[in-house]
Amino acid sequence: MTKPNLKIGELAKRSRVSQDTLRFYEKRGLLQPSSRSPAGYRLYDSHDVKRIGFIMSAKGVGFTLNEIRDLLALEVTKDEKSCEDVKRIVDEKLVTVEKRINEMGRIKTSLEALGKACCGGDEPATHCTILETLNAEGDLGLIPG
Amino acid sequence: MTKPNLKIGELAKRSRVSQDTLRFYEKRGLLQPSSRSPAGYRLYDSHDVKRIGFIMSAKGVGFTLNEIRDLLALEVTKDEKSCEDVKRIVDEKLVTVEKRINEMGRIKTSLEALGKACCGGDEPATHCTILETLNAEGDLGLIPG
DNA sequence: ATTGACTTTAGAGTGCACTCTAGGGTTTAT
DNA sequence: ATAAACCCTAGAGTGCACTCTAAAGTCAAT
Repeated sequence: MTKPNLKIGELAKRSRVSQDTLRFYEKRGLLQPSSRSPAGYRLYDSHDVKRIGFIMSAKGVGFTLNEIRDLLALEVTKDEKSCEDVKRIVDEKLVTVEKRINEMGRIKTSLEALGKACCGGDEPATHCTILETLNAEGDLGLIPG
Repeated sequence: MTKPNLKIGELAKRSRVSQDTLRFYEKRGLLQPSSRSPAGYRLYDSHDVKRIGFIMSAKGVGFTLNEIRDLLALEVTKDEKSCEDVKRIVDEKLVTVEKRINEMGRIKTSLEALGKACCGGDEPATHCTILETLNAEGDLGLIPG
C-alpha cells in the first residue's frame, strides 16, 4: 500500500512471526511480498503487515492455512458477482465459528463447575473428576446403546 | 464401571471414532480398555464410553491430546491436596478458553460485518475484503512501526 | 472344515504447520 | 578489505494426530 521498505527480518520482528514462517506462508499462497529488491530481497509494505495480522488472528481461532488462504483470496475480485461467493463462504465460516463458540462455552461452564466442586466446599472433594462435571452437561453426540 | 462388554469395533461405532484412533489414544495414555478377553481382545465399559465423549469434546475446542491426557489424569488422585492441582490446571485452561471465546467473538463480528458490507447495500461493494472489516477491529497485537 | 468378519501387533505413511540446515549472495560498518 | 549481520534457495527434519498395511490369531455360522 505505502512504500515497500520492510525486509523480511524487520517484518518478522514487527509481526512476531519467524522469517521461515513468512517464507512458508508465501509458498502456501497466503502472503506475497509486494516487491523484491534488485538483489532479490523480499520487500513488504503496510498492506502485508495487515495481512499477517489477519492470518495470526484467524489461525488463533482455529482456521487452517488453506481456509485462511481462501478467505484472503476473497479480496481480489471486486464489483462482479464475487460478492455472492464472499457471502456464501462467510456464512459457512460463521456457522463453524458459532459452533465453536458454543462448544467452548460448554467447556468453560464445566471447568468452572469443576473448580468450584473441587475446592469450594469445606469438605474435601471425594469425586474430583472433570469427566463427571463435563458429562453432566448433556451427552456430546454419542450414539446411545 | 458396568460390564466390560464392548469390543473395539462396537465402541468405535458408538463413539464415531475409528478403531485405529482408539488404539492410538491408548498408546498416548488417554484411554485404557477396562479389561481384555481371554483371546486378548480389548473390552470397554460405559466409563470408557464417557471418556471418549470427553476426549472428543475437549479436542473440539482445541485442547491437544497431551493436554487432554493431563486433564483426565486429574481424576485419579482423590481427597489429598490434589484438589489444589486440579484447581490450578483448571484455572489455566479457563484462561485459554476465555481468550479463545473472545477472539472468536471478534472474528464472528468481522464476518458478520463483511457479509453485510458485501451484499447488503444496493450498490456493488467496491471494497469487499475481509482484511478491511477485520482490521477495523483494533490491531491484533502487532508491534507498531 | 472353511469362509468371513472380527480382532491383534508393529511399523510405515499422511497431512499440517512449521523449523532447521547447508551453501551461497548482499549490505553495512570499520 | 573484511567481518558481521543480513538475505536467498532447496530440501530435510519435527511434532502432532491420525490412518493404513501386513501378517497373524479368534469367533460364529454354514
